[in-house]
Formats: sequence, structure tokens, C-alpha cells
Amino acid sequence: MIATVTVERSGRAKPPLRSRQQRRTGATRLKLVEAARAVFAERGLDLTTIDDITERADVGKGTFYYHFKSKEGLIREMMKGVLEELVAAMHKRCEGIDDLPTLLDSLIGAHIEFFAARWEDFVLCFQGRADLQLQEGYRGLETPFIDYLKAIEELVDGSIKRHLSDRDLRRIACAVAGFVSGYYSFAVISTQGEDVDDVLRSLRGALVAGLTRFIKEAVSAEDKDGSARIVW
Amino acid sequence: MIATVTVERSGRAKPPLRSRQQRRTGATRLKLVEAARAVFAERGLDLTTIDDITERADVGKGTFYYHFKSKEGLIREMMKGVLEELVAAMHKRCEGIDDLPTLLDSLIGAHIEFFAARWEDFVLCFQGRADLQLQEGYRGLETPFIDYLKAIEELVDGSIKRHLSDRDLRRIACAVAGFVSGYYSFAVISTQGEDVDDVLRSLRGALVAGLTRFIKEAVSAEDKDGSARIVW
DNA sequence: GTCGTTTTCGACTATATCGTCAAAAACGAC
DNA sequence: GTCGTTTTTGACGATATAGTCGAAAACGAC
Repeated sequence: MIATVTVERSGRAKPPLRSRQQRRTGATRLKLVEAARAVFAERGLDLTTIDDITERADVGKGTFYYHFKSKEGLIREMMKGVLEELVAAMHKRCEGIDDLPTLLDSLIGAHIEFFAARWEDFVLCFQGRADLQLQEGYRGLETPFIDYLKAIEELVDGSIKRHLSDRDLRRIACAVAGFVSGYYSFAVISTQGEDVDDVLRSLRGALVAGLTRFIKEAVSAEDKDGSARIVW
Repeated sequence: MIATVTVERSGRAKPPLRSRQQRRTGATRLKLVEAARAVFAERGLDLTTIDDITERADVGKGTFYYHFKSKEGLIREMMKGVLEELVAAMHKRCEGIDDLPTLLDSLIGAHIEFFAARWEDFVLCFQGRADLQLQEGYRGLETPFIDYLKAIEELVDGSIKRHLSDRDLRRIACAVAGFVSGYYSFAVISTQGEDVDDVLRSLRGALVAGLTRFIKEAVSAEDKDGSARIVW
């Protein structure tokens, strides 16, 4: 506890992992996370054991418990991480877009591009969502998902002049998020050969058109006096 | 093995569970299935133990193994059963409809109505789908899901004159099935108070409109000469 | 009632997993 | 090199679960 505090060097924005020890520790932790990601996609969240993870990562079992409190803690951290990355990708992809249909399309596009190269992360998220429906699931998984939905809501909200109610906004977000993951989840079990992403790409126009209409109707319904001009 | 073969009575389509013994056995089996349904929705497929099920059903552990080979066998049977019921509900709901938008709407409606009163079955199906994505999941779960997709395809195919390719048909099916379950799965974690079904009901118009457009485009693309009149 | 069959039971064995902990190894500062 | 700290290790005890099996109960036919 005497803590040889390696002082944060001023003038160095991101000191590349300071000491050798810190580098090694970080690497071990990363090895564990990546091993878990792989095993989770093979056996699923529940059936994966700590031994599975440590063996895959090629570290001792105790090491896992040094870095994480439990499997639940690891899952929480991973889920949060992936969804935050997804949100970041969405923001980047939708930057500067204020046209609603284009935004919706970009939103779906961001999902496709994000998960295309990260199948394991898609499985992770899907498993997490399945878990959320259970009465006795892992704790603390709701927050990352709700933050993710909120991010979608904000993007949509930013692209319409007249604002929708929170309720309708949430509906849109659920529709976008649900459609992408739902479509994916069925496509992978039935699509032979052809690229799932290409297929989804061709369908997203359908959802965009539908949602745009829905939003248009919702706005005019909420905005009864009709005085404000809605700009799409 | 001497088997007192109780001959199938002719003239009696469904002899109401013949002997007392058969009635009792059937009841026990049913108790197990219903107990499993409840526990699965609480703890999930993987974390549910045989003891959980037998305790809930209030039968001895050995009884489970008398009726089912394993938990996997039970899951397979339940999944098949639920999806077949869903397909039946779809057929009933869509009977006689040959107008495409109406059919798509009824299809979604059938899902909503089906799962509205059967939350546990929705969870069961969702868990099953999550499992399908794993490399080492339960065996034999693909078939019921594929049959279910096929049923959607046939209904859609029956409502359009010019036929779509198998590929496009499958896409539609995935989109319908994926949207409904995807939307649901997000809505339940974020919708407070208001009825999830009502919400989905209001959104389905969006998907129907989008899909109708998609199908229309797909048909005209496949049917290049354009000689055949497409009747919606 | 008897007898043979089907069904149910729960104790039991074997195995798997969790989470702990004392010891060892790696490290950093000197 | 020494010394104190951080990190890693794997054996260990406690617990939980799967699946088996012999015995018992329920049943049906008589």
C-alpha cells in the first residue's frame, strides 16, 4: 500500500501503459476478456465456466478472480464495453445528418457495419438480451442496453424539428434495435452461403420507409394544431 | 412387454385418455412440462436444473428421466410444440386473406395475439434463438424454427401472384419474425407501465408498409419483362 | 384378494464447478 | 544483489448437479 505512485507525466496525453508490470497486467486482463468473448460465442454465457475462460486464456484460475469479482462482473463489463462502442460507431456514422430517412438508414447501416466484423459481439449482446427477459438474470445488464436505446433516441430526436414524446421516441428506438438484431438472428440460421449483411442491407430500405411514415404520423398526431411546419 | 394393447377404438376420433393409468401418466408429464415452462422463464434454459423442474412439478427426480431422456430432449419437444402452435395460429388468422398488406399485417397480428397471453413461451423461443447462434448449443432446435419460417414464407407466397425467389421469400420471413421478436425484446426492458402489445400494434403498420414496398420492388426486379400484371 | 406391468420415488455415485488461499513468481526501487 | 509490493498460480474444500437404480407404489386384469 506504500504505492510507488508513478506520477502522471505532464505533457504526455496518453502515456503508453507505464511500467512493464502494468503492461503485463493489462495484457493478462485483455487475454481473459478476449478468451471469454470467444468461449461465450461457443457455449453461451451461462454454460461457460471460469475454467473454460482461464484455460482458453492460458492463465491460472486464480488470475481470473484477481481481475474480476465473478463471471457476472466480467459479463457486465463486456456488455457495457461493446454497447458503448456501438453507440460511438452510430454517432460517428450519423454525424451531421439531419435528414430523417437518411439518419434512420445510417443508423441501421452503422449496426450492420459494426457487427459485420464482430460476430462474437453480436452473440454476446443477443445472449444478454435474452437474459434480460428472465426474472433471475445477471444483475446490472439493463443499464448498458437502456443507454444504447437512449443514444438511438437522441439521434432520431435530433433529426426532427418538432419533438416526439419520450414514449414514441422509445418505440422508434426499440423498432430499429429490434429489427436489426431480430433479422440477424433469424437470418443466420437459415441463410446458406449468401452474405447476411448484404441481405439485411437490401431490406433496411423497407424499415426506413416504414419508420419514416410512422414518425411522420406520430408527429402530426402529437402536434395537433399543425401550426409548426415539419421539416424532414 | 406383454402389453395389454388397448386397441384404438374405431369411430372415436379422440378417445379421452383411456385408462386411469394413462390419464395419470399424461398428467404427470404435463406437470413436468408446465413446471419447466415456468422455471425456464425465470432462470433460463441453461441454468435451470432438473431438480428445479421436478421440485416445481412436485414429482420425484426419477420421474423426469422416466418421461424425458434429458433436459435437451424436453427443450426440443417444447420448442417444437410452441412453434407449431404459433404456426397454427398464423394459419387460422390469415385464412382466406390474399391481399399482401393485409396478410403481412395479420401475420404480425397473429404473433402479437399469440404471445400476448403467453409470455413464458416468448421467452422460451427467444432463449432458443439465442442458443441457435452458439457453436455448441442444444441439438435439433433448428428444425422447428426453420419450419416456422417456412410457414411464413408459404403464407406470403400464397398472397402474391408472381412468385418471389426462395431467397427473397426467406428474407421476408426473417424480417417479419425478427422484427416482432426483436421489438418485443427491447420493449420489455424499457417500457414502463404501458402495454407492450399496444405499442407494437401501433408500429406494425410501419413494417407492413415497408415490407410491401420491398416485395413490390423485388417482384418487379425478378420479373424483368414486366409482362405479367402483379395483383396485390 | 393375486400377479405382472407401468409408473414414481429419492437416495446414491460420480463428476463438475465455484471461489479461496497460501505460496510462488514477477516486478520496481534501491 | 535485497526488500516490499503486485500479480499469478493451482491445489483445495465445499457445494451442486446429472443421471442411475433398486425398491415401492399405483394400476389393470383377473
